[in-house]
Amino acid sequence: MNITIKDIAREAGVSYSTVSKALNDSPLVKPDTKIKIVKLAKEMGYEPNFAAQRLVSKQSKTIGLIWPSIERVALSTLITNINEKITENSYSMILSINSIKASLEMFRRFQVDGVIVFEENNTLTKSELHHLTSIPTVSYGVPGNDVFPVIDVNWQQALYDAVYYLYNLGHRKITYIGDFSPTDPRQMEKYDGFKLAFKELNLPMNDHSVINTGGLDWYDGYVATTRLLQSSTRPSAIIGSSYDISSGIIRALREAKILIPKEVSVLGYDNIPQMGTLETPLTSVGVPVEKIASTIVQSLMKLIVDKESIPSVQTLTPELTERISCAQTIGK
Amino acid sequence: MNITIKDIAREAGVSYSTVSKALNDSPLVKPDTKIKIVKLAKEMGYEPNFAAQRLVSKQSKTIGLIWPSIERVALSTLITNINEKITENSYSMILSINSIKASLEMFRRFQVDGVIVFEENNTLTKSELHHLTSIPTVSYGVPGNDVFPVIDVNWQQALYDAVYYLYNLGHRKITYIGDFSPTDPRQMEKYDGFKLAFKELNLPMNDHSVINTGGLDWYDGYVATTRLLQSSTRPSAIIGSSYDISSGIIRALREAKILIPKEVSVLGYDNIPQMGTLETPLTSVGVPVEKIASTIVQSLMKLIVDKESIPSVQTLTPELTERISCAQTIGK
DNA sequence: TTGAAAGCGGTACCAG
DNA sequence: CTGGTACCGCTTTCAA
Repeated sequence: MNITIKDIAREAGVSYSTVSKALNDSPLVKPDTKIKIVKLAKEMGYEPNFAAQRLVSKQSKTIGLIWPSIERVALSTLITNINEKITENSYSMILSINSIKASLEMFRRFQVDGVIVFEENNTLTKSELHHLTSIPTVSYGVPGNDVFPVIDVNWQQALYDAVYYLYNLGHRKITYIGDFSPTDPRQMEKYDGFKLAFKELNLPMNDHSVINTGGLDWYDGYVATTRLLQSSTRPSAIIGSSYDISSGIIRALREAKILIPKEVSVLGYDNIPQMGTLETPLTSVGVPVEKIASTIVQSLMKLIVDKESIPSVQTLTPELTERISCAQTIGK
Repeated sequence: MNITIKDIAREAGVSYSTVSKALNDSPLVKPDTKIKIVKLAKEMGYEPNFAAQRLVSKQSKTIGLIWPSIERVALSTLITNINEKITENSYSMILSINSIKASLEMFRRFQVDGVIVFEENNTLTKSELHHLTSIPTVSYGVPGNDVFPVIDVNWQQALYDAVYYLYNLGHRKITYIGDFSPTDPRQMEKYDGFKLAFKELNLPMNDHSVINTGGLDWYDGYVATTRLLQSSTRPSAIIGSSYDISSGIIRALREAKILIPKEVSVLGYDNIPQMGTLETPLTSVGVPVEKIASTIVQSLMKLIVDKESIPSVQTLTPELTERISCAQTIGK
């Protein structure tokens, strides 16, 4: 049997409502008494009963994150970041790897104060919506769902900016290496941004402008680059569509003894700190994870306070972080 | 305001204790009434208040999993499996990616019925132990901690068995490619198993018997293999120390146009279903994840019922699963 | 400042 | 079988 405020009250010779107030740092209790009680509580090893607290206060100070597909690592950096932000807000985060529906049910039971959903192409059914009505939820991912607010990233602009940046450094032969499976709208958006910039800048699109890796792994970038290098024309700059692909690109370039950025500039999409710790610290575009994380968490916090407080879609603007992988070029 | 059993009681014209019984399928209530109440509850959209239930019943029917390092993917398959097993036992699983200590505190608040800890080289402090005394916990990982029961894997035997298996197929030139950072006791154990078998079988250890990749990634296996192939002597069989490294090995072999298993046999450590879906379905040794998962969950379930019911260390025996990557060889 | 008491939403025991 | 009722541990009026 755990020790309760009643035990403390008895020991301290006060009523248990006073103990409750003291422990909650209420101004309604004399400082002396407060100090005495708090001290005593600690001595006695008091631990508040959360269930009881929740029963009356209807708040759990925890938010639930639904992540149905842990096997996709890409998001773990973001999740780690979100966890930190949540902790800073003195909330706790619990994670569920079940289906959205099952997770939602569980979170409801736990009375979490808010939910973050990582969609992963999941379309929600009516019955899932039912639950959502009551509990503040935001989602990260593809917009177009009108159920709850979405935090989105302007992928198109990221690639658009990347091209302009390289162009301004004098690059004209730019190759974009990425995965363009039409199933992933984010990849398509990036591609669109690339094309748009090319068009505006009057750069010619040819066989070497874009390489479809057909995969998102390190190795896919590696192979694509190796093949690219065997062809007659070598680009002066390469853009990698993800962290993994970009590291494959670097690897291939290094093996071919091509200097970065002296001979070829490389720019990567994604804005995670790891970009800076690659063999060659990579100049990159993308919304910094840290920013995505704080936007998600802040939006949710607002939503918890006021249901109508945030817009249904927030699109974050990518930033370009210069490191050492891109340089001016003289050649056209 | 949510609807409660009292609302239902009023509506049904019975006392609310009867409603409680009916909803819990108690035999103490007449079937007719029970049916009526249950139906009514559903109509009214009744959802039990978990906090209230827990306050009195002291059970949450959920178990918490502490996974401080989501960035290491290796474990996600196992975690997915564990989650399934837990669900089968009609419990729920919540995950925390905080430090063991912070996670434990949170789980205590939620009154989870049990905890699973993935250690990751973490040594626990006294203050953490304090919490552990009360709540049933098992851990997966390195033994040698006397705080709570550990589910362990006999890594040594896995490699030992692997060598014998290949030996019996006629292989004499066997290379083990893996990461032998002395910081990871599991890797060292595997290495020991390999050496032991070599010794028993009187196989000569030389420069090509073991290759230290210095990393656990795909690419590390790839590079190591490529280098190995450039040397004069080619092994007749290669053992990869993990799923990722093994796939790197396969990749390198394929690129070098070496046929598996005709020219070189490959055997991988790890026993996850993905082994079978590699470019070349890999024969592998290891404890099947599914088995690790069920052992962990079952042990915890027992522990919840009876604190003293399970041994402090359970070492699981690896199994060898034959697929198509190993073949008989004639050469010595 | 402090204490008494009324719930929060259930469960479980006891009496009828 | 059904209803009454005493808690579970804590927060929060409301009086004193």
